Amino acid sequence: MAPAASRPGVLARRMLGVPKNFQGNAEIFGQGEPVDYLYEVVSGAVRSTKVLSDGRRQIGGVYFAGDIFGLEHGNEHSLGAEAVVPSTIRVIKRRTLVQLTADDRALAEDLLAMAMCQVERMHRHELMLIMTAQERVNSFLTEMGQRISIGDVISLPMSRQDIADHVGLTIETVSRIFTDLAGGLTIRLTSARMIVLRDRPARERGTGRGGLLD
Amino acid sequence: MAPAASRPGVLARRMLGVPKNFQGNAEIFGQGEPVDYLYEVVSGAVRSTKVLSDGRRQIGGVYFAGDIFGLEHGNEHSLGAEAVVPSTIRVIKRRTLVQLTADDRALAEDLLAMAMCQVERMHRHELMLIMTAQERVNSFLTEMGQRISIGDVISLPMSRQDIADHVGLTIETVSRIFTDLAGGLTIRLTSARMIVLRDRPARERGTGRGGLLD
DNA sequence: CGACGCCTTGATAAATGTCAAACGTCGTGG
DNA sequence: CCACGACGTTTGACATTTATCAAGGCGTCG
Repeated sequence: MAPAASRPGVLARRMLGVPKNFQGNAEIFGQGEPVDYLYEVVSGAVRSTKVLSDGRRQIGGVYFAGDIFGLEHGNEHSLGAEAVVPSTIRVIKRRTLVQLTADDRALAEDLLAMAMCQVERMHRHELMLIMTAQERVNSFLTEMGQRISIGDVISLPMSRQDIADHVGLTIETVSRIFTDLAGGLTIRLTSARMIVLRDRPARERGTGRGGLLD
Repeated sequence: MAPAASRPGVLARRMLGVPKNFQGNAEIFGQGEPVDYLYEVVSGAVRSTKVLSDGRRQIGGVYFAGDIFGLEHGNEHSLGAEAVVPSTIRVIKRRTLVQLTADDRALAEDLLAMAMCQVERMHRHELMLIMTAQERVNSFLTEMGQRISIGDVISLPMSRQDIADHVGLTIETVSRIFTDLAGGLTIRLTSARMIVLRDRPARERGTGRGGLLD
């Protein structure tokens, strides 16, 4: 339902920051780098990643048009960020933005709201991570359905590996659950990255967030 | 190393909010209730919980003296909060606090910093949730070691069930890992809730966050 | 002393990860 | 236009981890 393209964010609406282009898989900032800028997706898709010394990778979040990322407390990024596909990103100096909030109270409130939005998204992510494999994949699909579907069709920008690292499973488990869901008529797989959502009620039942207590 | 008691937080330092007492296991606010107040632990311990309709429970975070909780974006609490042990909590109206930020720029910045602190804590929690059972329990102990140990001794306020729900495991698995760690000389269990940290290097190796890429 | 709550331990089942191979698709070059 | 190769995805057999079910121990408080 949500429009996939051109959803201006807090920065774009105010014409803040400068748009920059990145190729697919290009690094936007690396983990451990100083936190000097704030970023907003104009078009494309971005993943935030953390790589452990043994090679395990976590994808903390995926960001689409209008989403803010790079907001952190410390002086160093604990997660890096990479473009998933060719993307345009608005970049603004953190200090500049903070200075602007002195005059612009609405901007200050938007900033706090964004931080809390981030907290909320992370709550959902955390919740997903304690659920079963089926529920995790279902949650992922439901979230993508809300964020980037056109009608009932989701065009996934990311690989199975990206999904696996986001939901905390292996690529094989994710793949198996996709085929299970397709067999059960919950989704239809036009191709590996083209997904048609079919039975929304069934899928939402499968997210483990039943009724009242969601 | 960290002092367990009397670590005044943002509200206490400014004498904001009114202190209120809660018994152990008393509800401070329920999930689904409107977000009208902000809370700060003066003494004791608080857990934020989410209960799913099928009875599964997640403990999103545990809060000790000086910690803020109850900060959310939406109008309803997506997680509830309960005192773990008898606790004193400062309570302040959210609106009041927001109004105060108009005059007090430092307060506004503290508020944003707290939100980002929360984001950081959640990042660590998320990361923990994709690791193995051993690593999760090790991470938990290391975090408690940093936050509430006196010397090398941790006095846990919460039950095994609370720990299990926080790290996304069953109570049995948590218990087994505790005894394994005690057998391996990483910790010593004076009693079920009295833990002496022994081999810090070994434990930190066991958190899965090796070297550079932490 | 007894009962209750919490914690531990054991046996077994279920879920997920690992390793290996086959399959498809897409772009390149013959 | 077709063949080939690279890469991502799917599938299968098997190993490992963790959950489940059940029982027993331990400490505390009446």
